[in-house]
Amino acid sequence: MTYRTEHCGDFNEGQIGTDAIASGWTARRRDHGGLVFIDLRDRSGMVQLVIDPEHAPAALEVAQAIRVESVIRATGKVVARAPETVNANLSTGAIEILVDTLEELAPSDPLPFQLDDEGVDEALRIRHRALDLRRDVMRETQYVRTMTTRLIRRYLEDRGFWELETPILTKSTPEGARDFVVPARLEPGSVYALPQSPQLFKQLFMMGGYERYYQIARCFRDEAQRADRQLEFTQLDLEMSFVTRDEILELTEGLYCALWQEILGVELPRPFPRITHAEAMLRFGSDKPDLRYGLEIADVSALVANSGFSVFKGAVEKGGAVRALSCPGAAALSRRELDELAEFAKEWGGQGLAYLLLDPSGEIRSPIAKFLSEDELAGIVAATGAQPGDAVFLAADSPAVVVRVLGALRPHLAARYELADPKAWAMLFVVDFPLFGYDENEGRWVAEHHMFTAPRAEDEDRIESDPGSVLSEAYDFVVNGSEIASGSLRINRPELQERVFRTVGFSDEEAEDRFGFLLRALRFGAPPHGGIAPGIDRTVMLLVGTESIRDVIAFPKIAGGFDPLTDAPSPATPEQWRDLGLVVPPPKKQDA
RNA sequence: GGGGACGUAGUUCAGUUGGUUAGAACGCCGGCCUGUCACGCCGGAGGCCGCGGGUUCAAGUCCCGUCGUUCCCGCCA
Repeated sequence: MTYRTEHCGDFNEGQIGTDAIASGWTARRRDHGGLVFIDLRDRSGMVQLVIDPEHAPAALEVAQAIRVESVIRATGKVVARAPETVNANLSTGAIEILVDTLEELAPSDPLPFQLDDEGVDEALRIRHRALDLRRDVMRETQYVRTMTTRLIRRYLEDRGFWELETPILTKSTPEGARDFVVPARLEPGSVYALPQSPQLFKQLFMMGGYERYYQIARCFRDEAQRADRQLEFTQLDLEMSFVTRDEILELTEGLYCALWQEILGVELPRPFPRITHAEAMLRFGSDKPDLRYGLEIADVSALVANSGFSVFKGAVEKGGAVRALSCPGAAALSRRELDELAEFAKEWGGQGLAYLLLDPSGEIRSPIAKFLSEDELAGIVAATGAQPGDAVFLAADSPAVVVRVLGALRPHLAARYELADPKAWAMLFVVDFPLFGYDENEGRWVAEHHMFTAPRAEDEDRIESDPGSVLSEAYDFVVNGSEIASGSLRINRPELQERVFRTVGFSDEEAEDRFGFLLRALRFGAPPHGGIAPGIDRTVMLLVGTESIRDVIAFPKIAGGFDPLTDAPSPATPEQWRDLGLVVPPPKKQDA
């Protein structure tokens, strides 16, 4: 007995006249009373079975009783289709299998949803994920995923990287995301944490002298989920010793060119642009700008510093900024739409949004035009590159608020006017991030990237005196406005690491308690090293063109971290609570 | 934690200014059908309109609450 002489999608004209055995799922059945057609599907594709009552009466009875998605096995012969019955939409459409025997290996119940239905409730799809995974789009996505990791491994192995493992049960660390915590049975009251990333372990590999490490690593962060964020996700984590920033960026660039070339057949132009964080914030209002469209922000503060419009003049006098961007075609916006944009600006912390509408004739319509001189108007138009038919939007406030408002407005307008070419790829590296940011809530400095990121050598002496001015060796890889990877050169001297710990408010005791294992290792000679960690899920999202991370994860969680497939998380038993030395908390809420 | 949208048959949806017995398509069940490929034709079953409360002579429809899903803000070194 054998289940198949060929996979469904691999039957071909060269096999006409040969015996065939095929197994798979009943994708569709077309019953003509006498004659029955079955589309038989497996991972490779589909082939049509024909059950002819005169040829195989027993098989006909089986065929007529089979429900869709049942698993069956057919024996027969590969035969050519009559020319008028060839199906050009099917790779196997020139042939079919004339069935001798048909056997139902495992029947299917009626389905909870149809596999070809669009927009089926996601919780239902995930609850029946084994069914959902049979859909072509899901299978293709998971195949892109396997191609991605396969190519990553080949690319990095070819360049001397070792694939090394790091612990899943590890130490809870301060800063960063909320840890997932695992109670330690053998040490009641103590916990392990699941890694937010293998960051420190990969650094220890470098200190161990292993030069080049990578891992397709699962990472865990107990934070709110988003369309592109999942409680557990997968990173390509890599680290290199005796390496410069540009060598890491070039490696990343080469990897993504190889991925796009091999999976999409797209040749990405090299090198990928590199802009500084400061420039990105100024020109695009974002540290992950989408460069598929313009809408570039222009600073017109100097132009309007003495204007008759008090809002502009006042903002500049108070040390603020007036910045503007022009949007193609937006001069036709209605009053209501303009009001909505002003409302949008307020939601992002602005006072409102000033605008100039450039009529097709070139004439400027604007409530604030009467406060501005001809020169000022012309200067704004020139600075933003606005053309007749465009609208110029202006925000005046503190620089931080202006960046925030226009940074939000830019993608908002791009979406509204469909300015991003859906087939375009805009890769870039953002470099020179600040080392520290000031946390207003906590009233202290915090690491912008993480605490192990090296400051630029030329800024090192200002760590204590002016932390906000210190730039770091951190960088991001951004594609189409989405942060795909983040990395940095790391600190490799213990005294520098201690200075950074102190700056973010750690006493020496706390630092030793939390990161003693790192400091201990640093004291025995750490090589200069650095790395980067591209998100595998987000990379696959780009490759298959989806907006939802749940589409690229085989078994994802939905809102609230709930898994409709397994119903996890589920209550622990009293025995489990007792073993862990924990008190049973009251239930959070009753079911509706 | 906050805001927006959504919740009607197994699935995807419609349901008028509140007004007879809540509809369609697909699926399911039964029947017919020998060249279909989203096969076709005939018939049938299937509804706590998410849940609770309120307004009203009358609620799928209006109001409040709640639960769930989703997108966003906060958060995500």
